[in-house]
Amino acid sequence: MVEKSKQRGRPRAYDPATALDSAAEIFWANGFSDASLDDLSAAMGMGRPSIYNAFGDKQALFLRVLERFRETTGSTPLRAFAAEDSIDAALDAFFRQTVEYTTGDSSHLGCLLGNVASATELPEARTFVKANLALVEVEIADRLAAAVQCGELPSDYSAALGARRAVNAMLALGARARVGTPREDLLDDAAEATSMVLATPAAA
Amino acid sequence: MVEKSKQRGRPRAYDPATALDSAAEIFWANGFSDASLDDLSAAMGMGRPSIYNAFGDKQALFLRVLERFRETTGSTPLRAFAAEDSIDAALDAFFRQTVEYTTGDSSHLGCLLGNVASATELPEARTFVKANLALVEVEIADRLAAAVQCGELPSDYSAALGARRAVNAMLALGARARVGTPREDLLDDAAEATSMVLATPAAA
DNA sequence: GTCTTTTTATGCGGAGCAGTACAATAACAG
DNA sequence: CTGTTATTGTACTGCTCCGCATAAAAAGAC
Repeated sequence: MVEKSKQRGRPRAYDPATALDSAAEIFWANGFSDASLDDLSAAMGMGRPSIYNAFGDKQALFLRVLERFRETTGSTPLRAFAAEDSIDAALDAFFRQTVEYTTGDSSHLGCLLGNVASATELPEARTFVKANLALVEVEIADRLAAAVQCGELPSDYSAALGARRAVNAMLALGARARVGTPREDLLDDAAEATSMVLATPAAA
Repeated sequence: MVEKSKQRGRPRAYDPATALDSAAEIFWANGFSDASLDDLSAAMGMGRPSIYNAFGDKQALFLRVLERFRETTGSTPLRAFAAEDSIDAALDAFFRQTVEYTTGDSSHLGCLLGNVASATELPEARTFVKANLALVEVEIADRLAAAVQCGELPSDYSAALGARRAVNAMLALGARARVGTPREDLLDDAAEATSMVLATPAAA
């Protein structure tokens, strides 16, 4: 099913994944409405008819871009989080990676999900962001709960509350990055966020 | 100087302040690019030429709207903050008011500054938001520092850090409100934010 | 080599938009 | 009543943009 077998017609001259990545750059930098299909077409290296054939209209393309983004850039903090052994290092890596990709390119500060898709008037985009926040929160909560099980965190620690604090801190980092807060300040906030999530009164 | 003296020509048929308030509703609900001048004209009750005559082009109007918004709706949390006596009640009122106006009208969730102006590609709008965040942070820091002076907070409490936590919590509330998080959840976050700001390890 | 299938390339059309020119209107000054 | 000044209303202009229709191109099938 994944095997592409022999294509019958003319082979496509683009790679769907990288085309979506290029589109993400444009949306991220310009926003949904201000990203014209000419900009997108140029960046994706495919004509407008090919875009419509492959992804549908502008809104459908945007939603496809959001899905792709969640799997790639958007999930680097969570991957960094999962890669660490101790819960302290995991949280630290999570926030540090958040700062990293929200301040990486000055042409598109902040987060494509948190700062661009949220600003859109497309209900699907907003619910997508909301659902993604919930997913992140659950993943962090699971890890925190495991840390409680291991005895790495005190038994009265509330994993749910800690995860909510973590997501809130992430949102704040994205919002600050968007308006040009210098990376050093954000790294301070990131370190602070780790200690806040682990702070003792995280019990219900 | 405030006296309007006798106007020489035809009297204007609009009130500049309320016109800006109406424009804020449109920008808040539709975003900058998707708010057409026809929409704005209809909401403000003045023809496009009058808009240009009074406020300049669309971008200039938007910046005027942001200034007006900061003085009115945008500062309700800070006014509620300043109106309370105890620092606990002040922070509580601050966050509660933030939740209030970011979830007040379902047609424009979130904050005009934090969720709309930040998403824009207008550099002036972004720096405006950044400057406003700094102002809020300073005002809260001053109040926290005064509370330390009064002995209402421990002498080793860091007002600067507490204010930064408060602004970050505010940003998170706005981001969550934007994507449709129910008000009850946000009120929980608001209460949590108060205790986080006051948490003891707020020392440098 | 010819047919079928899928993608690419060119170009068009209808709609919406920001900004403005021009004339009409409503006040005051004398 | 006449002239001046500031604002309002109508209509227009150039531009951009999204989506698609049509034709050419590039592969496999037989």
